[in-house]
Amino acid sequence: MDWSKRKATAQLAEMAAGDTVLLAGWVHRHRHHGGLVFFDLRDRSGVVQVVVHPENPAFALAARLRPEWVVEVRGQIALRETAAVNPKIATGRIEVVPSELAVLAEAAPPPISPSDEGEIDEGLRLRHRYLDLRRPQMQRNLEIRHLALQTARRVLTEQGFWEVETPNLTRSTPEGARDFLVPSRLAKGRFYALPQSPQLFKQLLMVAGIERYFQVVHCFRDEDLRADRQLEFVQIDIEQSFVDREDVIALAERLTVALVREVAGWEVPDAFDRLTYRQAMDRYGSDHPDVRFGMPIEDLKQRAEGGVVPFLAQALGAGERVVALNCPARLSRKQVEEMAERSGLALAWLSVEAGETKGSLARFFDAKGAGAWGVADGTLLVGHGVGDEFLQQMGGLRLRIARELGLIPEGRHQFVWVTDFPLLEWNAEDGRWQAVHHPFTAPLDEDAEQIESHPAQVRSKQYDLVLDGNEVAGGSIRIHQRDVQERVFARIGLSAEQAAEKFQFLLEAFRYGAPPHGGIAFGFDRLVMLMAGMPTIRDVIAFPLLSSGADPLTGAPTEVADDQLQELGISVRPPAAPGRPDPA
RNA sequence: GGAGGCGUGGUGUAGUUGGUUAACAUAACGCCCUGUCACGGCGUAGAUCACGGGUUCGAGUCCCGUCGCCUCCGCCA
Repeated sequence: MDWSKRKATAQLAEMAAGDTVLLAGWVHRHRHHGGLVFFDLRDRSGVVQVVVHPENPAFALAARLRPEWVVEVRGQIALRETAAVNPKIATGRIEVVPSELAVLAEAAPPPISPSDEGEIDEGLRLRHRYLDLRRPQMQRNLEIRHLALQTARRVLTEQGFWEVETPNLTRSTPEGARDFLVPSRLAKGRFYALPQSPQLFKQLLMVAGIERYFQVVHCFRDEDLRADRQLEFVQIDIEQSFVDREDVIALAERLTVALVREVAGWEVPDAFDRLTYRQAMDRYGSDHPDVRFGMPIEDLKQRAEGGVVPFLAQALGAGERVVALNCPARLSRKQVEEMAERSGLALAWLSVEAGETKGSLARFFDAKGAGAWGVADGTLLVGHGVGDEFLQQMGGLRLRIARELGLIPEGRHQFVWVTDFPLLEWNAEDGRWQAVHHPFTAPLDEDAEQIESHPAQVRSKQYDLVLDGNEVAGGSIRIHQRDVQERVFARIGLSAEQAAEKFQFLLEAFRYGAPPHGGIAFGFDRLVMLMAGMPTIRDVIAFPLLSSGADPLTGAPTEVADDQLQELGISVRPPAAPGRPDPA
């Protein structure tokens, strides 16, 4: 069979009546009128209608066709009569009259239909992913992913970056997420780890003088899955030498703008707005704020100081913050109580209806007084508490209200940088300081001297790129001075000996002339998800895992044969029976 | 580890305060149909209502437990 003449159905829209074409694809829908048969032939590019009249030798076979059969059609393009033109499909102006029709493969009735648009159970979709991926929406998603990959490679190559691959079988490192371990057969009892990111290798590449590196790289983190998190995910990983923060940000903007303009067709500015971590927390209660809508967290310190509401003045006196969300809609008591509970907040509230104040604060205010606190047609939701954790609860409330009231504009997309993250955070569970980003992140020059004296005050050269409330990229300028690196290690409780043992290869490399360097990594699946307008990254990954970590298509993860384990020197302890204590 | 939602023919759903033979759409099968494009018409078949236990004269419906899927919190340098 010579397929070289085969046309894609989408090409047919431009062809002239009478042209002979060879097509092949799947029967999408089949319409049998007794004396006349229509079927839609689907390939990757779209669909085209094939019409078979009773005098056509192919008629008997055409009448027998069923959905998802694979067929080959040789035939002529015919213009449809005006009344028969279908403006809803790209090839709706024409149809194909077959001179030859052949069935290349019959198909059993599919458990999920590629021609249906409705919701289907996700487990079933993944069980039959090859059918799910036949759906035009899923094919568009994979095409968007492909275009994004090619655009990223092109833009970075234009900017002088080399794509360098780094190993998947590497060493387990402390800090960060749980590692996936791979047992070594050659060295029984020892394990490789799959990389959580190529962080250390890309820094070594900078020491190696590569200067500009990128990689489309699979990363592995053994944590619980979410709509935007898989055990295995893809980063566009970038690192540059002889740069400071502004250089990396400018490069990331250049790449991001090219991606969303070319692939998604969005209109975005050449450079993005910025917030410091402090501003993001204070205004939005999040380090990845959705800035597509307003309703910022307002500080009520000045108003509450007046003592109009005694318990708020008391809270201030006790060193708490008093803040509010000015919700643009009048909420019922029930709504407020429900939102307060789901946000874990004790909320006071105030609204004005027909000149009467309503809500738990109503007794402290008349309508005029409420107006002075900013209450108009909506509801003022007041909370008080301490620290970023409290602000995050308010931020969660802000998002909940926005979703419920539909305040988030559809079809609008907004990037924002978050900078000046804290370098360190206190881990109460382990009773020690730990790196917010990773231990190689450089402190701001002006804050570095406080690493020992005021660790919580030290800001870092970390920057995160946020799109519509999703963290889509994050990076930092790295420490390239040995003494600073040692001070950070010491602060997070790694002695010189421990640091030497765990990161010896990096520290040793740094002895031989490390250039100043920094980089950024894009969460590629997430970015594609947002560009494709999908609710989960599973929709832009060809073969994702369920949120249980299982793959219903292959059955992974599975048990393995005893001799496989033996060869690796591994014995498996059976999981504890339900309701019984672990025998170990 | 925790919270919530869901689980009914192949698929997607309905099923009232517990009350005959579990309904509808679609897919499947058969017959009819010459301009449909989510084709249409008539008919046939297809469900131990996720699983286990309980309450009750009687459970798809109420209660308890288990499992699975989804979402969120924890977790994710």
